[in-house]
Amino acid sequence: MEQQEHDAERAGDGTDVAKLARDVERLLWRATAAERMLAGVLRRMGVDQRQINRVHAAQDLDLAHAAGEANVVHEWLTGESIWGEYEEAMCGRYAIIDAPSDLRARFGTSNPLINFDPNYNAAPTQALPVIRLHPKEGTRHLDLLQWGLVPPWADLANKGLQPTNARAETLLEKPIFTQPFRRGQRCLVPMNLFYEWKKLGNTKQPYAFAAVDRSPFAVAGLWEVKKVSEGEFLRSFTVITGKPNQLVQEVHDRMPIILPESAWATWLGEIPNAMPDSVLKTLPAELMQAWKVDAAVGNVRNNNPGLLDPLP
DNA sequence: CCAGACGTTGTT
DNA sequence: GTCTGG
DNA sequence: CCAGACGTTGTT
DNA sequence: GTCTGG
Repeated sequence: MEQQEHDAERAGDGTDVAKLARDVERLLWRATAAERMLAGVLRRMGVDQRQINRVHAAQDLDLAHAAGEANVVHEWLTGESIWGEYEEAMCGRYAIIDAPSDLRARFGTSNPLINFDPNYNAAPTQALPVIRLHPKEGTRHLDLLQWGLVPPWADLANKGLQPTNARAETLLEKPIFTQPFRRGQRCLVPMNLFYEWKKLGNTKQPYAFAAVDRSPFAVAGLWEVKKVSEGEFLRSFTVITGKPNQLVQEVHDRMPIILPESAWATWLGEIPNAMPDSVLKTLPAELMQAWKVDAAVGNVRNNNPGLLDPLP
């Protein structure tokens, strides 16, 4: 939308433009809240999400669309979008190909080795290796956890929130993250590289981002455990994202928070009185390399070393 | 106080 | 569990 | 993150 | 467009 001047407080017919803009904004949020409320009620009644969408359509309750129209009006009146500026992309796919014994050596874990295959296309919902501090033994453990944070109070039947990412900037403000953060349920997520997709008109071009020496990154994460039944627990994790460095910025507006080795102990909680959130900083671009990869990585069923081959 | 939500990204 | 909105 | 699916009745 | 599954 073109930038416009909005110096005039009143239109020619005496309309209070600022008041009109406030009214539009208030109505927009009420409409959005009403839609969410209705959807929430139906969901709790056990109605399938697709049916909920059909109810919205059948009852002309396409309030999201109405909100979009309202925002157009709001932008015209004030020159600003109610939703503000949006940012692009996150961290939703990576590769972890080091053998379990290599990860144990690199991160100094001491629990019995588990077995897992090299994963060239790690995606949300998969069981993936993370490093945690065992609270009683005080030692580091390497375990497989499910990607997508499932808090203990989650309603599994309703498939609630399972965020794959947490924004570093707002980590301590979000109820779903404050609990694991404060309880020291912080972890390192090893990645040999992560993928980001660059939008090019109608197409997308995936890129790989790795350390200069291709050794695994330690990405900051949080983990949770939920009791599913007697003796059965669901352990899960989420990846923390932050601002991109100059290298990643060419492709996307977010990147995972990669911790230098000097920050591992602080993040894991091995150092008393250290401030874990103080280590959540963007890794400098000089420590990373990037290259184009084949679009085949988009399909999670593709999982082979060829996905890492550089494209010209 | 209770009820209800709790996240990310990407789009209008 | 814990925070926000009413 | 992307790929792939996306119904059927009866209806204010 | 929007949701689910991987």
